[in-house]
Amino acid sequence: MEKQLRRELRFLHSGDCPTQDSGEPDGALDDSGDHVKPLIKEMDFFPNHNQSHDCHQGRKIDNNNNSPLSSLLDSDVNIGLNLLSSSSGVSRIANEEKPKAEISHVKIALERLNEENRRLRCTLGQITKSYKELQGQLFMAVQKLALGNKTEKKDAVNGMSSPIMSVPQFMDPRPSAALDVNEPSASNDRTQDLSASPGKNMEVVSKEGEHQIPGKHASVEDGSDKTSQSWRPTKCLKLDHSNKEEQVSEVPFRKARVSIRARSEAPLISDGCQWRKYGQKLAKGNPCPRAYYRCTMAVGCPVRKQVQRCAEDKSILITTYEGNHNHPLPPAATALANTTSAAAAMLLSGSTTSKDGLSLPSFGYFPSLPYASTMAPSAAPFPIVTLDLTQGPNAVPFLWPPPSAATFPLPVHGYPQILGHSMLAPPKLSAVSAMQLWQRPVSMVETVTAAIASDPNFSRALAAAISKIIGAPKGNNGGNNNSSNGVATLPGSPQLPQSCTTFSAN
DNA sequence: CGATTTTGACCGGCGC
DNA sequence: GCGCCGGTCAAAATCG
Repeated sequence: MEKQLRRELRFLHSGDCPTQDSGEPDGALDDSGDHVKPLIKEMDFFPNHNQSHDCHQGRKIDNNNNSPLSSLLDSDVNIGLNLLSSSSGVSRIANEEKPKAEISHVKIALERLNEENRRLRCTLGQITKSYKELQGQLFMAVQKLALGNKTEKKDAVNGMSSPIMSVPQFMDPRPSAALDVNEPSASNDRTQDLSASPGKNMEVVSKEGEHQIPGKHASVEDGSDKTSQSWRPTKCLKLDHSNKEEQVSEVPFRKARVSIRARSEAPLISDGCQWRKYGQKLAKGNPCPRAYYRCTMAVGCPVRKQVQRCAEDKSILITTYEGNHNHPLPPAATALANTTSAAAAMLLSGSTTSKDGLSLPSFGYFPSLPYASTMAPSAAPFPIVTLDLTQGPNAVPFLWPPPSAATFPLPVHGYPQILGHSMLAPPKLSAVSAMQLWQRPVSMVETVTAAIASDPNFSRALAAAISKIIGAPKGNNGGNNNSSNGVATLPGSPQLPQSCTTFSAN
């Protein structure tokens, strides 16, 4: 029993508190200085249960296992159970052979370990709290900027025909009104979450409803989610519009678009999905034609995208996504879906918004570009969020564009290989994700946390912070390819365990 | 031969 | 009411 106990104690120290015995060889148990070690020494004084066993067997086990955490865990779990069960059943023998002092020492040691665990937990909680506070501050700052953008933009675009949507228009706290663009991995949860507030958003008057894919509104209702995800031809759309009931219910759900600006020589960025071109138009104000694609990965997938080159800088490819995939996405596409979903949800949730899809170029990193109107037709006031991938990789994180810019640096690490060519994706946590995490209801947390967790800088920073507290990080990249739930993973970047990404949902 | 692209026509919303 | 414009359709053309 003592040996087993020693193993447990050792495991707790080596596994849970790496700082205290990290670097120490097998003799750590015998070394003094740790508050538990005296106990272990004391335990060595009573090797009377199994004489055949070496008093260092605990270490032997560790060595033999070579620290595979799983096997250690298994053995230790059993040990713990034995310890507990033996306390009642074998206590008679123990009472005979061991002085009570030893038992009390063991108990003390256990208490100390428990206390240490509590401390670690508390520290982790404080980190979490601090992180959330920072998120809040960031959001407030971003919100401030957004408000500033709106006012300045109003002044700046005085002569433009298309009015800029005011922030309050998008500051709709109702969860049901915000989620039109989603991604498959999160859509289920979202639908469940949103189903709790049906019809609350009826008063939202937006022209987008008329442009929406039929049944879009149903995405908030569990049973009709299928309908919402399935794309139907325009003819059906017309029929649907003749149906007053549906028309009314469609109105509230705004359709956000996510525009991605990226430098690419290719005519089309490969985002992991299969697209079929169904039209091409020469849009006004831009000599480059705009191509219309729809997703063909699944029958009835409502997702569409527009691809157009920037009029001023032909090397910039502007891809605008619209709608939600109703099918599983390949890993390459999942990252993009996560990011665009988060961005769209952020947009719809009332953060920095712009109906003008290219407003950033006009006001931000690409000043004085005259083609803003090409993507912001007055007849289609879709809220559009622009994710700018054209910035250099050395861009300072959270260096926001001047007031009235409505574009967000896209946190799409790994995009270079996804999108190919010279797409520069600064690996940084975008305000999209941050604000999203801050503001969105739980239903979007998955998407947002995925976007955040997939950010290498964030992961690295958090891992470093945790490591600093609980000790040197062990090899952590063992099979963390966690893309099953839509969480984009970056090879080589420490991924947060699921538990770490979910605590932010509180 | 099926899938995809091209391209002209059509539709609906919006501004004047 | 008319014209403009974005978005979509669908037949023809093209591709693999």
